[in-house]
Amino acid sequence: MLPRQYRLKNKLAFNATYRVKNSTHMGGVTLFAGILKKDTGTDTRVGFVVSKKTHKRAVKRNRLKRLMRECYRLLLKENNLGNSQNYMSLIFVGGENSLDKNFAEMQNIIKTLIQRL
RNA sequence: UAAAGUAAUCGAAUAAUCGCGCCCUUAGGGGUGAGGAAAGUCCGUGCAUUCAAGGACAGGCAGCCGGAGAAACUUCCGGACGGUGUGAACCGGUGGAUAGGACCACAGAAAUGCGAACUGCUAACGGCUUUAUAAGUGCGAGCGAUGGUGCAACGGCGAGGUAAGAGCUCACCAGCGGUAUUGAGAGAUAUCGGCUAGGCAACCCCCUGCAGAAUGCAAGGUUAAAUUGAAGGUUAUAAAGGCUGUCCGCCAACUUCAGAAAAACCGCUAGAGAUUGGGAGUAAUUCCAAUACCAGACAGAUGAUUAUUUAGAAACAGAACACGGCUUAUGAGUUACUUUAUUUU
RNA sequence: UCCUCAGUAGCUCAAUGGCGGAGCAACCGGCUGUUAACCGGUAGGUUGUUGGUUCGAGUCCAACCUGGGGAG
Repeated sequence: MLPRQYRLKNKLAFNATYRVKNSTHMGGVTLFAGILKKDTGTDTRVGFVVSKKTHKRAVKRNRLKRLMRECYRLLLKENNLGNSQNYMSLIFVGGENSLDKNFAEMQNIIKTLIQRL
């Protein structure tokens, strides 16, 4: 779990991010990016989504969310996020293909996705 | 040794580094953090709100006996009866078919008040043939033994009996009712009686018992903000609306539609609770004592990596108000008791 | 989290407890110079799964599986 100031909170913010339609895709994970920041002082907020349609069991969905979150957290800690910090918000959506990935593969995917922005 | 049955247990451990929710804090830090099913949502309960003057009808659930807990149950324990299995054991929605109705396809004479009309049996009785007795004749009549049908044919089987037959009579068996003994009871055993009652209630129904109804924490409450519309319907005699599903009956001023807003706090976790020890009871369960406080989020915490170990690679699976059950999913093992088969002594 | 509905042929749907059917699609043949339309025929189903009640279950009962819809 990320500290609170990095989390994307309410439904309005999610819808706003989706509406920008700036997305890239890799290895079953889709990354949505929001609008560019006006004030550079605020932090970029991040959401992690795994739909119930992706897999029925809660354990597997939680596992995928935790993996994505952990990868992002480690990148944040190394301060290796590059251009992504210019956006207001990011959403990572896990799909069916990403369910069986291990930590190393996932880290590679997240890193590549962020560099593409 | 092999194959089975039942019950119980376990539900990974340790260390390092980087992290998250909640609580406390002297601001350094400290404490604590998923399950046996948290699941399915199949029953039940607490809790909350709304409704209910009252009446009638409809509808719902349960169904062998005794006990246990208790808020309650479609729960649990022990037994009875029936069924399955060589057996240990397992399974059972197990009141009533003489209160009544429906249904029982095809086949069959007939499927429930048996007019048997197919295949048949019978010359006792009446009729006919015959001079009469005798004999013949299945026309009337009697029969339901025999053959075939079907899941099922109004008891089964043997003997007597008869014109042929038939519980018509008898023995045994099954079923029904009474009596006696026994048991706490379901029931069991014995004996006597009349002489026959199909299946289906997991179709309607009858009997007995139980329950105010509806909605579910997105219940519901507090605070803050907001509280709009040239909109529609209505003033009682009507229509519409509300009161439990329907009806009777009752209520009396609001109601319908569209739009806006939707943030924080409470509810929220100390409990029909947990662990350990000792009694009572065949058991379900219960009594006493001690110990500690042990998740409470709101885009939603319990994770990642590395090393070591069991078994080089751990199943099923993630709390969202709480609890009691049921059902289903589940890796590798461990323990106890029991059965069957084979071999050896 | 809670409430609710459905599952039958490739698709859309029927079927009182008694032989599972219709339309479209598919395949074969005919008609036509050819295709479509039309005419004739054929095949295709463990009735979502597993048990139970019953002589007999798509239908009745129970448990599960899968999919859909709704709730401030």
